[in-house]
Amino acid sequence: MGQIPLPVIYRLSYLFDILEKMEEDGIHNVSSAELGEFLGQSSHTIRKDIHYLGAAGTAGNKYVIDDIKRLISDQLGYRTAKRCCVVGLGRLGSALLEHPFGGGCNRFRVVAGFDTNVNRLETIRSSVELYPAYRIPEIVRRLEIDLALIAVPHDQAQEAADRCCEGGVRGLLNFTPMVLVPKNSGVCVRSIDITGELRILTALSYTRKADESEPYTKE
Amino acid sequence: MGQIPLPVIYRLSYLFDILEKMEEDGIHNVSSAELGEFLGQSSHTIRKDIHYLGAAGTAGNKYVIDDIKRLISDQLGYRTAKRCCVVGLGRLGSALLEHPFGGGCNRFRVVAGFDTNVNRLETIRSSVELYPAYRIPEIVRRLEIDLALIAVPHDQAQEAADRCCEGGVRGLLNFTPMVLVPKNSGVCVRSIDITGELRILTALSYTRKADESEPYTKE
DNA sequence: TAGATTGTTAATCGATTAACAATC
DNA sequence: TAGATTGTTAATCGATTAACAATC
Repeated sequence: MGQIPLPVIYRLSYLFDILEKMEEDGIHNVSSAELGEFLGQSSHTIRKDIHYLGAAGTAGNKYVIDDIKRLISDQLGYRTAKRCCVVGLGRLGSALLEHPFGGGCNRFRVVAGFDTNVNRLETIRSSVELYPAYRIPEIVRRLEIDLALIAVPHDQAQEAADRCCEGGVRGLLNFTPMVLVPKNSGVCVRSIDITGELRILTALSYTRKADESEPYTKE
Repeated sequence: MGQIPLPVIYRLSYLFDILEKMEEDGIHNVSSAELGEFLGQSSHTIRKDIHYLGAAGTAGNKYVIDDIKRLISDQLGYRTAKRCCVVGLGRLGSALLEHPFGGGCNRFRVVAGFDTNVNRLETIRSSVELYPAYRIPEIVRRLEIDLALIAVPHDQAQEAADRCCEGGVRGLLNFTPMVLVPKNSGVCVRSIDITGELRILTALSYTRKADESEPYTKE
């Protein structure tokens, strides 16, 4: 089959979310045309995307939601819940600590928070266990943490990332405007650059008509 | 010249950030090759991107940073500082209220915060002026707010967006997992879906080698 | 069977990369 | 002048869209 292209990965991961919501609403079957509407994509694209997962539907019949969900979770690694930590507990970090990732499904659980400032650790009220930053490698390893959310001041971002890599995380979600370079290869990085988004938004509203503003790829 | 393609807009808006930092460091000239390194892009791409702005450099000489910056700010709308508001003052919203957008440059200023819960407005300590949500259209219009950051619970997201549109914002930065449809056309939307990013990160670390994890488009 | 809808190949489109001429 | 580097056209690559055969 070969490797799944990046834009397809993006759409499939979003599709998974949509299918999950549909199943909660008691819907069991869905056509490529219907899914296309949700993603703002043509039915062709949806069929092709799903086709990358291997034959998933039967001609003439709508897709069985449960089948597609299983295929996606098998191939994109969504079978098991992922364990996360938040590094840097300023305003943004503390907010992330309690953030309801993915609603009730609990697919992403925050199991630890880290900060260099020990006073801060004592001040914050949270159900999540908190630790001083120097213990990152040890705790990440012990708790088998998969993903780290980096919310430290930007000049500490790379170091925080390095510590997480030492502990063996699989991915970094970077909230600073820095470009993070993973210490050991095999670690993926995604960045959420809020100021960058404001910049893009400004440029779009300045150069574009509204309906083109958010093509599905994000980023 | 025609319209600037979306991927080019993304890169140019990021380039602007890089150029700004370089100028702060006292650098005045830079080559397409050097810029390419920063963006993880080839020098060809950079030259082509800059070329969309109209002739900007002179053959044989490196680009003059100040010239490129001016061209970008003129054509992407970065000349004037943008006024922002935060709608929804839960943990994430309160954090955004004080967020240092773009460091010292002050290109994005948060000038108002809104929440439906009046008790909450009284509890939050902030230098930003806070208002009850029903006043959104009035205040947005009065303070000439350009951009709104939507950080309300997801079932209130569309309504919050509608109120902001009524007031005349030009863009919405959506922090909820909902797809927001702008009430009046001409309003652009960008979404930051944190759970979605965790999902993508999981998929990438499951299917990809590290260095492919973050192509520049974000998207 | 007829209608609906997927699977899958082919055509189109657009962006990236390469190449090199222009010129400071 | 020679070296460096941009401007700009051409070639490549990949993703999206279209089309339709397959089949339930």
